[in-house]
Amino acid sequence: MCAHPTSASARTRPTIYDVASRAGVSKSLVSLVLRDEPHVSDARRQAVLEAIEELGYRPSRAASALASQQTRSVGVLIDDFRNPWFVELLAGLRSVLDPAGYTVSVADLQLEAASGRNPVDGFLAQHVDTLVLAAEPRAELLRNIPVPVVVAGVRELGPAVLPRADVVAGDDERGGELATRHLLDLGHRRIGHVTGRGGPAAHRRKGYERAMTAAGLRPLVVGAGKGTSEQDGRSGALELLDRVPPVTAIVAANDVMAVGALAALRERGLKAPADVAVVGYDNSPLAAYGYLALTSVDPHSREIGAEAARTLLARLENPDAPRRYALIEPALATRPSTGPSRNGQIHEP
Amino acid sequence: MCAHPTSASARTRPTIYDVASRAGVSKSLVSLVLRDEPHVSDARRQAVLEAIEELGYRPSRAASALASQQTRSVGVLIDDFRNPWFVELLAGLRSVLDPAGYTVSVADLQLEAASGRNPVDGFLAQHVDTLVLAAEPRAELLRNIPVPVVVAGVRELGPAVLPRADVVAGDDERGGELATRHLLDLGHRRIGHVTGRGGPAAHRRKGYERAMTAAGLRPLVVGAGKGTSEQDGRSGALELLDRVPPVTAIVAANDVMAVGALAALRERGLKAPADVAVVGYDNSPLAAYGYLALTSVDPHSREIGAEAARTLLARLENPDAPRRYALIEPALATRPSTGPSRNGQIHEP
DNA sequence: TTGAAAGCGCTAACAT
DNA sequence: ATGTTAGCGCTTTCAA
Repeated sequence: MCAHPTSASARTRPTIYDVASRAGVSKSLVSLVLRDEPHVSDARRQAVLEAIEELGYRPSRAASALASQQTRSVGVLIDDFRNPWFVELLAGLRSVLDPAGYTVSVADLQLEAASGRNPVDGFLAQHVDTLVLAAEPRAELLRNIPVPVVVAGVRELGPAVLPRADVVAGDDERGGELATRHLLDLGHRRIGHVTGRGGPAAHRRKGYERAMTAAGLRPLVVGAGKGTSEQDGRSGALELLDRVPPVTAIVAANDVMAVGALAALRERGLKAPADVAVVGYDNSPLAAYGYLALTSVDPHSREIGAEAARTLLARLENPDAPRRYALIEPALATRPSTGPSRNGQIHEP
Repeated sequence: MCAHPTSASARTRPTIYDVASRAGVSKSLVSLVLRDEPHVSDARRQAVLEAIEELGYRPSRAASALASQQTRSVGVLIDDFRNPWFVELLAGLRSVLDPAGYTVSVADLQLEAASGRNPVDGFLAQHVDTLVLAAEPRAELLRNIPVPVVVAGVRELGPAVLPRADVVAGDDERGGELATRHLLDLGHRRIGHVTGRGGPAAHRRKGYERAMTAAGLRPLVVGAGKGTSEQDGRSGALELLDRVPPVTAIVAANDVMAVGALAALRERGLKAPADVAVVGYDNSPLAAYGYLALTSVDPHSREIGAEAARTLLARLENPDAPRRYALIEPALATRPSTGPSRNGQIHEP
């Protein structure tokens, strides 16, 4: 005797067996209905659905994972919960993953690293079906990952470290250009840039440099190799403000750094936008606070998330499809931090 | 023939069978070693550990969950990813849950609600062993939850809606008092409070009122029944500033609202702390930004998280233990937003 | 279109 | 201290 159908017992949650016997069908049929398979008669399907409803049946993820060898879960690695740009990314991911029946779990690289854990390993131990990388872990953490990877927002990782990964990223170079052009259009000429470590920052810097060069101006970049925190933004901005002559506008590599730049301005007795204009990047909730009111490049993170999710689903469907590499077009969200300056619209060097 | 030991095949991940045969023991012995059971000889244990290492074996969570009927995972429900107070709470939770071998998954109530999902249900579908509530979902979502619940930071939920839940919360009443006393000590007399919906806000308000009354002053509260966003903070603060005579200090129900208050000040041409002092609550990353530099009540969220996790583990250990109700003592983090005011230290009504 | 039966990889009760 | 064995609740051939 191998099989021992569970009887509909009193205490325990109903199982597929209970549903089956209540609907007067076999367990297999219930399984088919659950997964929306086409070849089931309407009558049976109806009966099963009713039984499910009446019993309040909920399939066991563990059992289904064990039997099917897939968890229907995806791990999302973000950089730092304190930098709120990830919120929209997550919303976008879930908007398509949820309807598809996938669970998403999130980890914060900073937090994991701080406690000496390996977040990628953690996800693999959970047996996620796939990994979304919205951060840049050290390359050694990414050695032979046995599941598909989608890089979201950090295209640097794509070709180099993870040759097989799909990439859906914001066009950060374009974004850096947008920010700088906006300042140029406002009449600024001495525009400085505070950059930092990492792929996104590098692309944003490149965009800034391209726009400056195109306008016949010399790029002025600080913070290369440093971090991307508020403090880094502040010290970079101070450096720019202390140049002679000082800058009249600052492009920061992200919103948090832009907030740091605002602090630097105040320390020097200056105001944005009257004395110095400031532009951030990410269009995070931070930028929208009335007190900060930062003009910021909007990478359309929600769309990046949704597209990354679609890519991931497609990849799961077809593991051998050619690698996807999508760049989402950013836009500029204009706010008072680049409003009219003290000297009218025109800044001369 | 019922049993079919998996042979160590080429493609598939190693299983407990592979480890067992490699170590020359039975599967059960491996299982015992994995779970650190005491009664295993050192020799065997060593052999098993080596086999695990050599094979790169990773236990299957699905299988173990199915067999043991527990997932070793906990669901954490926070209110809103955009309000960064949760970061430390999470860090605290993980600091004790990780070593205990528990996985934590996080959901954002706002996000879930926005997409019409039921986050509690989502967690239950994942079969989390227990739920941590760091938010206040509508009561109907909390009807007969079949797993232990720990309320972290939102003690309002405790006795009322979830009579059986353990509670580990910040002493928000004490915190509101701390904030207000600080202002009183600075010489302020016309101190207004911007509150909002929800348990934490209610307790903080009560603390504010207590401190005011104790000082022989009339409490001045706005925003009751409204939200707790930056915009709510701003409009509440505007209301306080437009009183005649206007307030000289504002206690906000959280940091995000305090940032809103700063915006309100600027709209009225006022500055903090010179014209009006501002205190936030949560001591979130926001408060520490140089440009905001908010004095803020620190609820010790990390400690709350760690204590909540310990409580949870204890509850899992002993389901019938008496209900735990712990209040963590807050502290005040002093920053420039309550620095010396324009008129010296003394504010007369 | 539906059912029977054999596992998925592990745990736990029981034997030894 | 270690091995045997029967499931956990589902998926998935394979037959019918």
